[in-house]
Amino acid sequence: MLEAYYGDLNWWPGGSRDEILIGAILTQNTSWNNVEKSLSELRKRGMLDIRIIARTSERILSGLIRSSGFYRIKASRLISVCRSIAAAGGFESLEKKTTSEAEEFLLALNGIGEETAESVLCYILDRDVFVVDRYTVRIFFRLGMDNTTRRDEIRSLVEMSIKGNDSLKNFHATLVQLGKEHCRPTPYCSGCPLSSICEYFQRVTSP
DNA sequence: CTCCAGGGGGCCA
DNA sequence: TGGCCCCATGGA
Repeated sequence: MLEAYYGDLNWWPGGSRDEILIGAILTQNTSWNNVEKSLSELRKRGMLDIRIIARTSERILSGLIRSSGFYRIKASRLISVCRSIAAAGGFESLEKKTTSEAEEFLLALNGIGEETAESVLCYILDRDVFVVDRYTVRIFFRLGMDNTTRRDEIRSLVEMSIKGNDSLKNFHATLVQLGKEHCRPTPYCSGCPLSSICEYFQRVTSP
């Protein structure tokens, strides 16, 4: 049982909601290790705050998040996203929206695509939303899923099968951990325990 | 040296 | 819609 093996992976531990949003944008196509360096720079300046980022210049911000890569475009998008969310009344306001309404709002922002929107819904607003990332798609395809399956189909499949925000968070964290350890893009790894995901998935999905 | 990371957007057919 | 290209640092 994967959950017993990996335990509670505690995704985005102890961070404020603002920090989760900033991290979610910085980690786009970027290793978390590089993101942490940027978060440290922002933290020691008291800038892990969307209302402060909203008032920061692109020049200053891009210098602080340099380690995350794509720093110019990310600085620009981060400021724009923080301004929009702050202007809309912050996460307190988003909390009052339905999940679909919140998602629609997020997707309209430049810098928030499907996965980042899902991360915000799941990890900031605690909605029952599954985050479909690169590892998830790679793992499901390697398990034999038809490789033309769209990401939103994968998402609804999981959401229909796994109920509850905590379970969805943990399943996502488990997939990422497995993907990092055993599911590199190019080589097929031997001794890969991916098949145990099937057992896990069937356990959770069985009525 | 090469490969790739917890994507997203613009452009084009 | 679907594919391609760009963004860029840092670790393995």
